[in-house]
Amino acid sequence: MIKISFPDGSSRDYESPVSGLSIAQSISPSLAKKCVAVKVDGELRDLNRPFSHDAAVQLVTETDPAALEILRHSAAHLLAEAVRSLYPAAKFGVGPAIEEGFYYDIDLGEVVLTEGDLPAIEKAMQKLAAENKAVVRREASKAEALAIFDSDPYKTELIGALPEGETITLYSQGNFTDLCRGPHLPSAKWLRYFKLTSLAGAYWRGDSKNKQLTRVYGTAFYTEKELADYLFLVEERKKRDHRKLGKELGLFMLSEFGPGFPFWLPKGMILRRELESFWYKVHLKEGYQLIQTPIMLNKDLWVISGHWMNYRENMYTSTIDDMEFAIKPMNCPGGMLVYKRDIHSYKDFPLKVGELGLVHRHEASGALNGLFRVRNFTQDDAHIFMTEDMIVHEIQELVRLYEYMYSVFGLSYHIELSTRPLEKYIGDIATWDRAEKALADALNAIGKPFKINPGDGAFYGPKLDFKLRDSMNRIWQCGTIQLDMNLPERFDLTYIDANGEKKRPVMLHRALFGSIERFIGILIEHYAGAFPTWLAPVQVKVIPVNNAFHLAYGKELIKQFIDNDLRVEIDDREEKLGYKIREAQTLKIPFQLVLGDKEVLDRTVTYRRYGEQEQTTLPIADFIALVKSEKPKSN
RNA sequence: GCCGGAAUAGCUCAAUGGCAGAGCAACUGAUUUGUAAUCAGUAGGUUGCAGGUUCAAGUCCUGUUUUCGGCACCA
Repeated sequence: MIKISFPDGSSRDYESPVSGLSIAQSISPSLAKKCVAVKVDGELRDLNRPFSHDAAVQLVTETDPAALEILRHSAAHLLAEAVRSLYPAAKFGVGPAIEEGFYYDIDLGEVVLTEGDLPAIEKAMQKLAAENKAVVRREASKAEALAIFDSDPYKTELIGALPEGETITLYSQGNFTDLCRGPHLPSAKWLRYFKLTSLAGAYWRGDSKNKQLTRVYGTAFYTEKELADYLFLVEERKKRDHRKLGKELGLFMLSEFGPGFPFWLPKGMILRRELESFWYKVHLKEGYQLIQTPIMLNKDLWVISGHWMNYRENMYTSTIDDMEFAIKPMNCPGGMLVYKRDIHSYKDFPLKVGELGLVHRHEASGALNGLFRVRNFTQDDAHIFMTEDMIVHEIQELVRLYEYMYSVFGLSYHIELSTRPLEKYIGDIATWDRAEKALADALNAIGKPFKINPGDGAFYGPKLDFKLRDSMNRIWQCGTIQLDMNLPERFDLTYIDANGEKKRPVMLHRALFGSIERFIGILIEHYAGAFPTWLAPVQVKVIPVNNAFHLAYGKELIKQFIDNDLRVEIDDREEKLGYKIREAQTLKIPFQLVLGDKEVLDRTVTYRRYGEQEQTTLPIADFIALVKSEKPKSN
């Protein structure tokens, strides 16, 4: 007899051996039907895998988050089985579950798969799933596994990398067998609501030196409704795409004459300038000084900074009077020269110097993506010079500032600590270790959780990355705080300490939005183009009911609005009211004012907010005050 | 950069290898309108670019540029 305990604290005795399934059946047959896996002492296992020891058991049903991953993982196997049936020569790489579904990487040899082939594969999957073959787990030694997969070079490579003596598990459904850690669904009967979504190339083992395989993406759910909801969400995301909205709302454009170099249109320029003004205001209040450094500087400077050695392939260069120059990919070296202009005292610290600096980076052509990934962008940069013992406090101050700024936009984020790169880095390892520790200490001291991202630091120092999640559910790096003990050394920065001696300062590089361009792209999608009043390019649209009787009043109003710094447009076209209202709505203007006899007579305005039906009538001055009041809370 | 799609009017999209079209926007006129599209007319194009095949190319082929979905890289 063995003792099985359950999450609710109860326990029961069983005849050994048991399995998740037999336990579930002993409780209730209907429960057994809903179970897809089992957690034994916290370890996720196949439902029908027997065991014979006392254990804490948790049955995993369809609604458990772990169950979705299992479903998708099994869907990936089903995909592979279907592909093998249609393309017998296919060689398989890996096929994991991912956040929104699953994929399988496949080498199809000479065969080129297109999106048009997906329905046929999907159909084959459905047919195989309907056969409801049992999924069988078995264990094998390394030698056995190598023999089984001897015609699958990718699988043998994976098996070869496993440590000697490790038990290798295989899962079979029908005559299709895959190398897999598991667990899996007990059978394919659960696989009903899935869809193959897209196709892409992907490097074997994620390394661009390796061959590229064909990756088939799909998603799967337990219910038809969840699948439909997901597909609906994907459509909704497309509607929010900042490239589409940017075009429709006249915010920015891209030209094939300058791939990756965005053009700002008048409406986008207003949005951008509002955002920058806000940034300047907040930073002045936080005690920052502001500078601007040149776009282009002599190569010798980049040699000193280390960029020439470590960042050369991303830099644009040119020759001026027979001397080589580079367009800045970062603002820091220029900032260093500004620091060196003066002698600094410890009393000046922390010295916070900000710059909205336009940088250019030669990004890979395939990486370009609207405003999210461009070749020139404005970093909302700052360099903070200080003594080493000020680091922890300054980082805490920054985290507080970032938290405030993101909260203004209602954006959520998480922090990652990126450590020293394995190859390209400057300075000695002890200095790096100290810097990494300082960053971690600062976050720990204020209880901010963070994840470690090994080897992802900048070449000159470790960094904290602030990752924002956009409406497309993609994660974007925005804010960053980088601790640099190397550049001050390379530029021989000094300050005078309390004893009158020259000392070396440390420096933080930091950007809050990261890139103004990317941040605006995120905002466009976040707000779906319906910006808060303070950012909206046009805040108020004035619509006279009948130009003959109401236009004069409208013109009088917009003069008053403009005098009060409201951004306003008047629609004086000879169109029906409904037509003009529709347009104001599609342009997502926060306030639309309809002027008719009533308003002219009472000298009032009647407004309707974007997205609402309610109409409100106010005296002119009250309306102006209302619009002006819609500003971000202050820091 | 790599793999696979796509590129036609300002926008969204049609067009068996056989006369390049529609809707919206623009412009003109009529209509004078109270909360999401009034009616009629006009104009708009070297089908991304460069070659090729063909009696004939938006359509087929080659190259190239841009762009989309990923991969790799990254703010």
